[in-house]
Amino acid sequence: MTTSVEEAVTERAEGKPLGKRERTKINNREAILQAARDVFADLGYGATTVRDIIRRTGLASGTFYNYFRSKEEVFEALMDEGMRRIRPRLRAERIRSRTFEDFIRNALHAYFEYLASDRETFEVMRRNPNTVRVRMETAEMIAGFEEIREYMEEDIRNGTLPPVDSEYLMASVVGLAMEMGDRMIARDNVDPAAAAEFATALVLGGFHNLPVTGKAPAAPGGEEGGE
Amino acid sequence: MTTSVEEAVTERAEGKPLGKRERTKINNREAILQAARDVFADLGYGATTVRDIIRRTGLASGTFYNYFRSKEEVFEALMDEGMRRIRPRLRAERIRSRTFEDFIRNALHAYFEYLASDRETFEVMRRNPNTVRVRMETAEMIAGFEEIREYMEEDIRNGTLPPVDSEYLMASVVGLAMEMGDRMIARDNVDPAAAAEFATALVLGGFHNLPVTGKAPAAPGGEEGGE
DNA sequence: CTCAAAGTTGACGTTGATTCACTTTTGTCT
DNA sequence: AGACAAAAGTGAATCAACGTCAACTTTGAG
Repeated sequence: MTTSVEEAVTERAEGKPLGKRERTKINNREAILQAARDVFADLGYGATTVRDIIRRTGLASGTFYNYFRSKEEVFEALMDEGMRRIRPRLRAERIRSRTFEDFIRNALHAYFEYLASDRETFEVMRRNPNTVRVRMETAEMIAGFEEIREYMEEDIRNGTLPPVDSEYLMASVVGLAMEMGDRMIARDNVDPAAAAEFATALVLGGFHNLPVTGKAPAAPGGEEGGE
Repeated sequence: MTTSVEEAVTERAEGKPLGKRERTKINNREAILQAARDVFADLGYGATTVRDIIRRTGLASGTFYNYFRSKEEVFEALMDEGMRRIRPRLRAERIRSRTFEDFIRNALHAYFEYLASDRETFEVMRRNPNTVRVRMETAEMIAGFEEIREYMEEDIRNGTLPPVDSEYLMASVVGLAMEMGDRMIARDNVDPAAAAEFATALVLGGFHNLPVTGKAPAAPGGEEGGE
């Protein structure tokens, strides 16, 4: 028994029995990615070494390099994977949305739902003070953002959206969603629906339409009753 | 002549002549920070080594460690410096702003102006594909964000702002501003006023009030006049 | 059962991080 | 000015992690 981190994947795609060699390859790759998720979350991206990752898999150090060229490439793979999962959802929302408003609402819902479901991956960007938060502009990421922007341009062309600066609009929505997403997953009660509501209201209607929290914060001194 | 990277700073604070020792210390520290800015921008944060940084200063490798414990700490210092420059401006805007709307508008202006003026520091987060973008949650950063949030809470208490989720609101504005800021400094013509307008309109009024770009993108087929 | 190809392994040469004994510079006190 | 102690700088030496590669094991095909 050399190694391999046997686990699931006895599967077969379209009837192909899928030989042991290929199974192992898939499993090893997945094991490395999973280990990387764990270690990144534990130590932070900057502090983790390739060997920290590979150690958790039981594989030999050299094997790592059969799968990835570096720690960065693993990270890239993780980001890409995330993006590849979310893009179809956004595309689906795009299709079933009739208006720009609809699309924004649905897309934000999809995004926050996804984030909540795959929380683990995104804990890479920890909240620990003095930890570097990383983000990688992978090809898949850029394409994903551009796709969103493209939708906006379309809406501008068909008149659903006034001719605004689509790059800024895309960046705004993306930045807002990502930063809110970070906060969301840091909370004890992750509530993607609430986050999506909030973001949607802000983007679509300005802060006047934001959902109001239950408790108005305790009035400091003893002011007028107000409202 | 051992070293020192003599440059400016012959200054004196409040009459104190400021001995050579202290001057050198300040200059060396500044030289390291400046070198770091350069190297980070050139190679990207991940790829730069402590030696790349120190090499550009002419100082000995050991000297680096008299000033910083690691590359991360240098980065932290850069981020902190940026935050320490921007915070007083935000505070000033806060004071002269009468309403929440005013504050948002003024604060966003201040932020984008600052970013444009200190472009160099923020090029750390390059746009090169497959480069890791970094951001650090330093104490100063967190405090800065919390301060903004605190302002929002105040406005909620005094009724200028409805009782919304202040963490999310702060995160939204911060995320939106940072992401837009990245795009802004990547453009050929950096126009902080325009960026601030855009962001302000989005935050305060929803997308309906966004400034409209000059050219409406070419109508695809040959639609009706619309509007 | 046999063999070649694919894949794994871990020891090894490199590179960069970090330490530290030693040197130089600076400020202070006669 | 001269002497001395503290502060800061220096770079060789040590150490950790990287990435490679020759040798070894497993797999799949005949």
